[in-house]
Amino acid sequence: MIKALPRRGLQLRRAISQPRNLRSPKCGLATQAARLIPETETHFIPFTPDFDSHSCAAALQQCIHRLDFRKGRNLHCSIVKRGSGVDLFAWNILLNMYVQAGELSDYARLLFDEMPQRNVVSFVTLIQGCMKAERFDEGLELFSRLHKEGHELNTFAFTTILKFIVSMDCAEMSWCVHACAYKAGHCGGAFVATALIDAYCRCGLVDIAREVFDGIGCKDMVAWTGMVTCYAENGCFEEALQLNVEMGRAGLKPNNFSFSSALKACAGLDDIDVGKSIHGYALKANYQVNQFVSVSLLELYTHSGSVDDALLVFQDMPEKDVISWSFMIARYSQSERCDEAIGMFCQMRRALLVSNQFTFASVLQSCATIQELDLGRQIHSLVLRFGLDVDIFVSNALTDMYSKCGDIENSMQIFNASLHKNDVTWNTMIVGHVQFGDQLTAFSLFSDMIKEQVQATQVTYSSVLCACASSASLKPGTQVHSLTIKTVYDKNVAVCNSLIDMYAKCGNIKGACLVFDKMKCRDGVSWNSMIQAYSLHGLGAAAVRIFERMVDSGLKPDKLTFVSLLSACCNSGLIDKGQDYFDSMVKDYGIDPCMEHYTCMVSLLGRSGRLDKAMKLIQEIPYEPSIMIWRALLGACVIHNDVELGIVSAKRVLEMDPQDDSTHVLLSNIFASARRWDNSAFVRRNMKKIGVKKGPGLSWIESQGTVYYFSVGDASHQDMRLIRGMLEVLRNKIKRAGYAPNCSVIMHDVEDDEKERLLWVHSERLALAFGLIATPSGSPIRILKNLRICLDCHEVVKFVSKIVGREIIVRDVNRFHHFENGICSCGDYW
DNA sequence: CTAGGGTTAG
Repeated sequence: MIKALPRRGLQLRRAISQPRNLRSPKCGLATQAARLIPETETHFIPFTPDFDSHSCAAALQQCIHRLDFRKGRNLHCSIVKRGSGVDLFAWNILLNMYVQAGELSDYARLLFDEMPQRNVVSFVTLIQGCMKAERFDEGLELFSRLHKEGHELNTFAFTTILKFIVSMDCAEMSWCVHACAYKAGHCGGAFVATALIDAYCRCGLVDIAREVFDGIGCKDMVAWTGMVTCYAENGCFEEALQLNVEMGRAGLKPNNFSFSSALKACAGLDDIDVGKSIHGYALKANYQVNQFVSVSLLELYTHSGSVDDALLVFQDMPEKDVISWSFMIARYSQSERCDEAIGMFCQMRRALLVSNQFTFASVLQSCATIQELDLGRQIHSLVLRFGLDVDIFVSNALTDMYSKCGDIENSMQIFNASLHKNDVTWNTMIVGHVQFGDQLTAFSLFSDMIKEQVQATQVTYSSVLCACASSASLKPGTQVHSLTIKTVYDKNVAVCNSLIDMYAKCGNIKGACLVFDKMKCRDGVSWNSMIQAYSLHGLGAAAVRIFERMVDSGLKPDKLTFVSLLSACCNSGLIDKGQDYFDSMVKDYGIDPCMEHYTCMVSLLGRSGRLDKAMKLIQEIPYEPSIMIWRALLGACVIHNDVELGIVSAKRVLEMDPQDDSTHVLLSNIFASARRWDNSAFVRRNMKKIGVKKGPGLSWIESQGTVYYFSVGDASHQDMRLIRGMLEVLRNKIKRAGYAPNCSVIMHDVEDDEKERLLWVHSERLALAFGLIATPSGSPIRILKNLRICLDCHEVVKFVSKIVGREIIVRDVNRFHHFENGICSCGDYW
């Protein structure tokens, strides 16, 4: 025994009477241990003759068992006070007591250093402590010291160090431990081997894990389930199920661990039948299914079935914990069954279960989807009360919720306040601004993100490209495209799909085709985007060709494919083809027509002048026709001069949206064209009365990297004199070529001369004139307009395109018009 | 006296 002990005993007594000196480096461990116990409560276990190492060890063991660490420290004090010491056996238990106490890992270390002797148990115990306290370097050093000091490396040492390196996320290091264990001849033992399997599982070395498994002399249940789990966790689902069967053949009965892994494998294979049979087996064997198995079952049923199937399992669960509740809320949110998700959240709270970060993130997702700002705010305050706003998933969900609900200020505030930002944080904020229509902020966030060295992902590029798509200029889009090439994201399917969309919406259909043609693999969205791109540009035949190629490649067209295809047929006047595809969609593909499909068909039939058929189709719609459908019919009525039906459809639109300025204007025009001046005037007076104003017509055009915009009658441009001159030249030239102004588009009650003057200050004409002056001759002119192009401007641009011999591309609110040599791609219908 | 398998959901 050590001589120093009595001195320490004295020191201890002094320390108790003089607590201020406790931090002095001279203080030993026992002193510091005593300090943790309030002075008044300090008492010593009385020294009795039978208080030997054995009873001391037993008493300490009891303290650990009961988690009564205060009593344990008192015992420690008594040992020190008695002075005669205890054996290594008791020291190790004392060490374990400090390790188990967790927060006292410093004391464990001090005790370890002051112990009279140490054996492998002492080392293993302290390594455990280091693992708990995440003192990884110290733990590794202890292991190598254990080795160097010549202690025997037993199975405990190996299993402990293996778990240790797994917990420090360095499972690759199991190579070294494996070699060491092999030398010591421990690899055939189930304990060490299973720990090795687990370590190799974590770093994905499934084959090596299997080799270890095969080398086990006597495989127990834990080894079998360890290997099954290893397969299931690494996506080798078939192997997992196979091994699960072999385990049964070896005479071992499944347990909750093997059930859980086998079910995970079934979910991975989307094999609901095998999954159900395992579920049935567990039920038949009357197995007390635990939380882990239950969650695996929920996973299985949502993976290969529906949330409703999972709900049945959920309702049967005897004890629902926060994880299973959160799971259900998450799946309802993901299936966009938001009301049910929110309902479950309320039920969960009524059941007095405490929500955690998973619960909040999921329910906030639902609030975002259905734009429930009030509920979102309430949940936000709950989050704050729980202190969970620091969780990155929760703060991201809050950012998303506020931005999806249109409260971009609060969204930004959460974003700015979040201490830890990841790629999702930035993407959420970028998407928020794109949806809000603020492309410039979206771009600047994107550049900030790159400055902060956060890796842009496919989501980042897709959403930034979405912002580019609604920009007036092609330039940002091509810049982002080159960035994707640099980062190899141009090989990513989702990014390519966004590139197609961007090029199409920016008027560069050739760019869209190029991206599509270069793609090595395409998904359904790629084909849909390309069909949509052609539709947007009025290239119906090309859209049809792409659709046929899609079908030939074996991909199944979906709802959206047909929306794009039908709109392409409509935009290009392919009336019979459109009708055929609509019928085929229902008959051959079993797709129930949705509102968008009906809208295309009404537009298509209307365009061909079959207004009665269009009206008949509307009456056949099994639900309430949407405002879009009535707008489509109204558009057709205007073109075919059907006054009565036009009035009916305009009134329907205005019932649903009384503030719709363009419909008021169309209605007034219809009356005017039927020479019902009184009605026409009434509509215009009514517009004034209810405060509806025709939105200002704006046109954008880019020249040398700058975007210029023009409003109606705009005279603010610095080159206005040149523009006026150019307009005058154009006017004279096209008049000679046969252009006659169509003054019916001017609603004001003025003379025809004045009407013609008003026509010539339309924003698209100003932009066109400026484009002819400012862009190199022969290059295409791209103009963007916020409203539909007016009938007369459409005529003018047709003439101009022929006279100047240039391609003119106008994107209005609905589609593109490609003017070339006096013809427009829309075939004069839009 | 010390050690091995699932910590799931967003």
